[in-house]
Amino acid sequence: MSDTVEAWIEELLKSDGAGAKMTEKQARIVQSAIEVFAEKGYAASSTSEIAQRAGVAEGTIFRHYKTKKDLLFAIVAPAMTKLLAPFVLRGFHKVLDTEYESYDQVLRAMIENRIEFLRKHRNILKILLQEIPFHPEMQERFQRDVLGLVLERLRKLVAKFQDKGQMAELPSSTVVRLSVSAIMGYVAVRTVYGEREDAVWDDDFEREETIRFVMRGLGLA
Amino acid sequence: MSDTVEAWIEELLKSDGAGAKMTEKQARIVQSAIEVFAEKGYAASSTSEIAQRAGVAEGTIFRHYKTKKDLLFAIVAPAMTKLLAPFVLRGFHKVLDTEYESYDQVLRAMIENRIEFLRKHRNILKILLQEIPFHPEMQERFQRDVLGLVLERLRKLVAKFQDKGQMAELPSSTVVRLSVSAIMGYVAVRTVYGEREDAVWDDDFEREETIRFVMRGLGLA
Amino acid sequence: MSDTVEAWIEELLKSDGAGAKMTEKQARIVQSAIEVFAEKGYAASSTSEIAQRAGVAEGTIFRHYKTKKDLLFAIVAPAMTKLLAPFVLRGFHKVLDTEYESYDQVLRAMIENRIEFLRKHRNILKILLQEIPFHPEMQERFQRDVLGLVLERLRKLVAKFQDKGQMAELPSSTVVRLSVSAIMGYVAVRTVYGEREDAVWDDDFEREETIRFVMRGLGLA
Amino acid sequence: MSDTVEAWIEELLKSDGAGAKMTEKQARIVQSAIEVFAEKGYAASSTSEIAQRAGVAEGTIFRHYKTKKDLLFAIVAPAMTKLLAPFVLRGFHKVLDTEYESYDQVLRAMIENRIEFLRKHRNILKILLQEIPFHPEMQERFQRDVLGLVLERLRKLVAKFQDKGQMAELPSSTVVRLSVSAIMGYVAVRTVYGEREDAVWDDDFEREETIRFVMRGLGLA
DNA sequence: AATGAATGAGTATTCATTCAT
DNA sequence: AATGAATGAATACTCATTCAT
Repeated sequence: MSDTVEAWIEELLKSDGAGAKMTEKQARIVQSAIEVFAEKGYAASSTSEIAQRAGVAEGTIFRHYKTKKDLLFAIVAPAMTKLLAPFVLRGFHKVLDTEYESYDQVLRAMIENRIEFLRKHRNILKILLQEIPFHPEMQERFQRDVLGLVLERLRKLVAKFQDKGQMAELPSSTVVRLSVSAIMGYVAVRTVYGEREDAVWDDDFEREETIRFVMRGLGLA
Repeated sequence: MSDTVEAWIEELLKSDGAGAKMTEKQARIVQSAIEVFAEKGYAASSTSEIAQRAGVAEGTIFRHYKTKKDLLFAIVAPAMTKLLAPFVLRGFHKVLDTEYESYDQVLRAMIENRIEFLRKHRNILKILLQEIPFHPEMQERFQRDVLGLVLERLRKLVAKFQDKGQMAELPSSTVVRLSVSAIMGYVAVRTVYGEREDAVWDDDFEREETIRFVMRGLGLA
Repeated sequence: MSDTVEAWIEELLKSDGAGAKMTEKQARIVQSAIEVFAEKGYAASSTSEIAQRAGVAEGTIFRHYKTKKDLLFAIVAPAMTKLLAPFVLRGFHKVLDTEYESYDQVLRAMIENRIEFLRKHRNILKILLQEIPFHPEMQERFQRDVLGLVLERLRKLVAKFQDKGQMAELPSSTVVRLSVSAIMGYVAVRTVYGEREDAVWDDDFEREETIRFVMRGLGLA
Repeated sequence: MSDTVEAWIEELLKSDGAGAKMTEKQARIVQSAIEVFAEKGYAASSTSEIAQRAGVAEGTIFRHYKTKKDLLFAIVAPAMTKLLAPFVLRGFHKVLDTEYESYDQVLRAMIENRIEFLRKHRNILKILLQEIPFHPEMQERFQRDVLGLVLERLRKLVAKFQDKGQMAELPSSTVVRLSVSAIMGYVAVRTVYGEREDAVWDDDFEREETIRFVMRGLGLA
C-alpha cells in the first residue's frame, strides 16, 4: 500500500505544475527553497539566498517561477495533494472502507501514517502551517481540498463503525474531532519531547494509552 | 477572581517593559503593530505601515523601540506573562488547589478561561504562535516560563485528583496531555466554525461532550 | 610669559562667542563635542552622542548652538585664535622682537611652544586639520588670520636676523618655510614615535640635530 | 622607467581587488566615489550622490561593493600600493641602488616623483589622508606597508651615501626625516601657492634652494 | 536554459532639529 | 534654561525582478 502511494507521490515531485519534467537545477531550486523557507519563513527568505544554496544564478529562479510567490505555491500545492493523498487514493480508499475491524486499528493506522508523514515532510509542513494564514488562496484550497475531503472521509468511516452499533450517541463529526485532537496532541508532544536524549517519554506506552483513552472516551472500551 | 486577574493584567498593559508609563503615541504604536503583525506576519510588516496606522512619524517608533524586533518582543513578552498569569497568581492558585470538587469542573474552567483569553488576545496569540519558531529566545522563554510552569501546575492539580483515588493508573503528565489536547481541539474547531453564520455547531453540546469524552477517557465517568 | 598667555586663553574658553559666560552644561557640551568630533570626525559624530556624553538632553545643545555646524565653529574658531595668540600677544610680541640673540634660540622656542600646544590641544587641532578642507569659511579665516599673520611675523623676525648679516642670500619667506618644515617634521615624527615604549627615539638628540640641520642649511653654522 | 611603473599601475587600476576586470559601470562608480569622497569627506558622502554622479542605480553600487566602507577601501588600498610602488619595483629599485651619484640627485628625483604623484592622484591622496585617522585597519596597513617599506628603503639608500664618507655623523633615519620634511614642506607650499595666478612663487628657485638647504644641512655642500 | 549585471522601489534605522512643557 | 518626545528627511543597504548576452 504505502509503496503505491509513495510511488504516486514521487511522481508528483518529479513534475512541475504544468506536468513537465523538472530539470536538475529546478529540483535544486525547489530543495533549497524548502530549506530556506522552513528555516526563516517565507517573507524573511531571499531569492538570492535560495539561488546561492541551489548553486544557480539569481535569474534562473525566475526562469522557472515567475515570482517568489509562485515558487512558494509550487512547493505548497503538491504538499496539500500529498497530505490528502492517503485518504483519496483508490487503493487506500478501499482499504479504509473494509480492512479495519475495530476503531483502535484505525487510530493506530492514523498515528503511524501521520508520524511517517511528519518525518518525511517536516519542512514542507512547517512552511504550509506558517503560510496558510497569510494566503487566502491557500486557505481556501486547504479547507476545501484537505480538511473537507479528509474529514468527510473520516466521518464516513466513523459512521460505518457507528452503524455497527458503537459510539451511537455522538455525531460522527464530533467523534472525528475528538479522535483527531487526541492524535494530534500525541504527535505534537512526541515531536517536541521524543527527540530529547533525556526523554522520560515512553513512546509505545503513550501511544497505546492515547488510543485507549480515545476508545474509552468514545465508549468503545 | 477574574476581576482581580484582569486588573493586574491591565496594569501590565499600561506600562512598558521598563516600568514607565506609556505615552499615548507609544500605545498607538503598539496597537498598530499588533494589528499589522497579526495581519501580515512580522517579517512582512513594515515599520512605515505601522507608523502610518498609528498616525505617528516613522522615527517615533524607533524612539521607543530601538529595533523592529524590540517592538515585537515588547508585544510578545507580556503576552507570555499574561498567558501563564492565571496559573501562577496567588489568588487563582488557591482556588485551583481547593475549590474544584470534581475534574470536570477543572476542564470547564479551563475551557472558559482559554476561550476568554483567545477572544481578548487573538491577535497577540497569533503573533506569538507565528514567531516562536523563528526566535530562539522566545522559544526558550516560552518553554521555560509558560509550558513548564503551566504544565507543572496542571500536573500537580491532576495528581491531587489522583490521590483522591481517581485516574490512578495513568501518569499525571499523560492525563494533562490528553485533557489539554481535547480542550485545544475543541477551542480550535470552535474558533474556525463558531464564527460562521451557517454553523452547524452547537457550542454547548460540543463543549459538554468534550468534557464527557475526557472524563470517560480517564475512567472518571 | 606662558602664564600670561595661558591666562588669556583660559579666559577665551570661559566665554562663548557672544562674550557671555558659559554655563556648566554648555561647557560640558563643548568638552564632549571636542572628544566626539576628534574621535569620529565631525560628519560621523551625532549630536545625540555628544548630548549623552555631556549628560544633557538632546535639545539642550540646540539651545546654545543653533546647528551642529555652529557647535563645530564654536570649538574651532577660538582654537584658531589660540593658535596665533603667542605670535600676536603684545607681551610675547615684544619678546619675539628683542630677546633672541641667535636663530637657534628662536627655533628652540618654536619647538617647545608647538609641542606644548600640541600636548594641550591635540583634539582641537585634530578637528581643525580634519575639517578645514571642507569648510571654506574656516579655510579663509585660517589662511588670513593664522597663516598670514604668523608667517608674516616669522618673516619679519627672520628678516631682522638677516639684517644682522646672516642668511643673506635667501628670501625670508623661504627661510621660514624651510625652518617650519623641519620643525613640523620633527614634531610629527616625535608625536608618532615618541609615545612608543620601545622607542629608539632620543628626543633631545633629535631636537638638537634638527636645529643644527636648519642652522647649517641656512648657512648659520 | 616611469613608463614601466605607470603601465604596471594602470593595470592595477583596471582590475578590482579580486583580480577581475571592472565593468564600465563599476569604473564609473569608483570615479564618482573618488570625486565625492574627496569633495565632502567619506562620512559626509552619500551613496545616493555617488550613484547619481556615476549615472547608475544606487543598488548597483552595492552589487559591486558590499558596503560603503568596502567602496572606500577599494579606492584607498590600491592607492597605498601605488604609493610605495616606485620604491619596491624591481626596475626602479636597481636604479635607486646604483644610478645616483650624489644625494642631491636623489632629492631632485624624489621631488619630481612626489609632485607627479600628487598631480595624478590628488583626490585619492586627500581621501587617504582624511580617512587614515578613523580606520585602524588603514592605519596599520599604511604604517606597515607604506611607511615601513619606504622609509627602510630610503634609509638604506642614505646609508650607502654615508658609506661613501658623507653625512657620517648622523643616523640614517634622521637624515631621511630631515630630507623628507624639507621636501614635503616644499611640495605642500607649492601645492597651495603654486596654483595662484598672482603667485610670487618661483618654482625652480624654491626647489633648488630647498635641495641646497638639505645638502648644506647634511654637511654635503 | 542559464547567467549575472542592473534596476528602483522598498527597508529599517539614524539624525539634526523643533517645540510644548 | 532645560527637557525629551516628536518629526520627517535622509541614510546605507536589500530585494524581487528584468533583460541583454
